[in-house]
Amino acid sequence: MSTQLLFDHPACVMTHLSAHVQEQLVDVLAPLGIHPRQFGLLNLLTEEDGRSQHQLAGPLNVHRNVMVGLVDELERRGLVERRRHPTDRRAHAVHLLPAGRSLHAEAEALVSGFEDRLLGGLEPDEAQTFVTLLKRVFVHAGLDHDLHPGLLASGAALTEHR
Amino acid sequence: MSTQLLFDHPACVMTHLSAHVQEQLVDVLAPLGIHPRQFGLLNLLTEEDGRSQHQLAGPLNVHRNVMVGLVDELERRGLVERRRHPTDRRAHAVHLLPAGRSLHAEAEALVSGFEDRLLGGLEPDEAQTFVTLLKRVFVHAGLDHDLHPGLLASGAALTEHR
DNA sequence: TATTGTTATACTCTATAACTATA
DNA sequence: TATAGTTATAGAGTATAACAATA
Repeated sequence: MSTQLLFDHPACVMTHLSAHVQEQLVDVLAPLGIHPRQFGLLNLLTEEDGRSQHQLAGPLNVHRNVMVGLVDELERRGLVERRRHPTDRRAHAVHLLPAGRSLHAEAEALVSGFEDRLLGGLEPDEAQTFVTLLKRVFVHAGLDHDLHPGLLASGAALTEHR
Repeated sequence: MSTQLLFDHPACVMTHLSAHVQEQLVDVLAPLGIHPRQFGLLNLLTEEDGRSQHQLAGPLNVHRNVMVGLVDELERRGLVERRRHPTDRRAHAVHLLPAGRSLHAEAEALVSGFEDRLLGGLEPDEAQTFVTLLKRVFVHAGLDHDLHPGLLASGAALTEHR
């Protein structure tokens, strides 16, 4: 088997698996006409409405100029809306519209279903353990900072790691 | 925290973590002048020398026309060599040269070191469990087939899943 | 002077399709 | 007819840099 040596490297296993997950997520969300990133955007707005595009860009791991296009399309489809930011007149407050909220619920169900199938080879307690450890690796890598690397240049306040 | 909802979706956690891992792998291998994919290629040749480019492309998850460039550069640097394939005159047998073998050993050490840091937030037995479960998810996703999706069109013999 | 959103430009990467030489 | 390798082309995606408005 040619996956023998690949298996020696968890980083490679993770990389290949993630490529597959991303492809599958695109397919899973295609019936709703949204990309995984746009699902992520709706997801963030469900959590807290009215954030600025810059605030949304970090957790999605995209640059702010990419965020423009993401919001553009969701706004064009009547799923979100740009409003005046209450405290910063440079920024736009992105708000979720009813259509966006309902489409997010559908997407949420589709993604959860996919994840169930993805982890379907594990026993429930094993899946639980896997997800818990995955999150801990995520946090240990410093990925809960929520700031796009391309925006670090001009001295954002980041805790150094390593 | 804006990572709250992201945490509801293992697929998203995995996707973001993998993006980080890929970036880090690029940096880790940069001192040796190779990309993660080229490390993967050397890795495969270490396992079994003389495979055709097509046979190598699958496990690396790249199309055969991308493989051309990968082999080109490694050959230019004297790390690998194209020889005549013993049984198929259309194919090239890619062989590892001594310089390639020694560079692979260095790369192997660097990658292993990175993986130790990556999983450094887990106890040894937890890391072991995580890697085991990761591999099982990988296998359950059917990723040990080793065939590039772009090559599936013309009816390659693949076991269907789902 | 720095930051938010925006736009334009260039660059990288990849997918598609052809072509040749074999099978 | 199908496949291995190669090449060229076009497209998608992304990074960089600039700009206006505001902090």
